[in-house]
Amino acid sequence: MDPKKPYHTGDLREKLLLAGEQALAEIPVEAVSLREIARRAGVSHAAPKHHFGSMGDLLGEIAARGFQKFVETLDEASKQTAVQSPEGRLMAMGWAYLRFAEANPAIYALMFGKVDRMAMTPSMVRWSMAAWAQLEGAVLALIGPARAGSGALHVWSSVHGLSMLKAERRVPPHLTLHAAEENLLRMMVAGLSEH
Amino acid sequence: MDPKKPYHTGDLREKLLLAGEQALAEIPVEAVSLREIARRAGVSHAAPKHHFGSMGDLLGEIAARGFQKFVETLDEASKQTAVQSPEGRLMAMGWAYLRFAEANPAIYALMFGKVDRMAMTPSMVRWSMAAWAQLEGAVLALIGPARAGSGALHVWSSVHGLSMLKAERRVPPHLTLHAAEENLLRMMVAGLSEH
DNA sequence: GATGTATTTTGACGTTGTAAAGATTGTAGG
DNA sequence: CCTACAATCTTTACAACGTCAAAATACATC
Repeated sequence: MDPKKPYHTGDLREKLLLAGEQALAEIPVEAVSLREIARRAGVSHAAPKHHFGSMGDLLGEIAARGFQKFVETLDEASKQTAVQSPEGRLMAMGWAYLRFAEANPAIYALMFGKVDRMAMTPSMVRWSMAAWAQLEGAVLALIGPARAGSGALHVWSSVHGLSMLKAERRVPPHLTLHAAEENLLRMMVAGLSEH
Repeated sequence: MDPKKPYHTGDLREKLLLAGEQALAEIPVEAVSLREIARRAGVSHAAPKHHFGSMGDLLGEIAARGFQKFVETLDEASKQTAVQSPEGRLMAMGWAYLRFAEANPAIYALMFGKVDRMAMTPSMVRWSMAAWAQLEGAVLALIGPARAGSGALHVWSSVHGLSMLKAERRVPPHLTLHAAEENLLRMMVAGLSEH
């Protein structure tokens, strides 16, 4: 009955998404092609067409799943930290953010549009908005609703900017990264609390 | 005598760089190809090979020129502002940074590696280091040499992150951007001054 | 079991970046 | 002057890409 039941290979759609994620984790982004993903899934190069209208849609869906995992990760981080002050939660989330971007560089790049072949899938938009709401909530708990918007933008810009600079190897090598990251998160929260 | 004198078309190297910059300004980044640039320069698609080993080198050189202009722009901004306090200079530079990224989205994307076809040309590395030194100097004037490194990283992460979020249309539409940008720069400087 | 629909393959098209070989143009030496 | 020579550009070719259309295959339902 379920229209998504396996016909030939058994849920090729899911298999393609997994193959894509695997490819993004294993080979350089510019080498990830539609045909390469199809190859890894063991199907012909045109098979994805029926499940994803274009390559952009496939990558968009992978980005959506990335955002989903991203939201879960930050949620856990904000809960399991020992310090439960708004500042502590924000620091923990910022730290988790940096670790996520570091651990999943290709998918992170996809999520934030570094790879221009990605399309803004509906679920991609939905999950990215969920991520924003999550962050804005944490900021709101610290500085109240009036400035929550620009405060969240400030936080996001900082951690996103640092993640990109790191991924692109633009951080000067004379900096000890671990310490600089801690300092950065501290300055970020300090700037938030100012008024 | 000069080995760079025009042979056929008259300094094709420069013409290709200009055609590339023009293309980046006029058409979407993913549509900018080596062949398109050659087309605009009025030469065959293989002509660039003699002046640039690969497409990455061409784009890298364009990025280098972008950094050069970028450094000049920020230098002017830091000088001509009425307020000459370290805070004022930093705010002015931050504002100029955001305006530059906004006015030259494609070249800015190239400069910071969003376009993965770009190569780290020697002059590209040189000029990007000049930009970093410029920023670190401005931060040092405010908080001293001990924390200048991580302070500069904080500043750069903020403005770069915001520029990327804006370029990728990831800033929630309910925010009034102009005000949010001013707030962000203020929080950024405030966070810097904290200790 | 036949029919129809969903899925996948095959083949083709126009595009890309790069490499090699040929043609063209300017420079220098006799 | 004009003959080599080297630098520059064009032509041609190749493998790979994303997408499309038509053919082939496998499943579900009647």
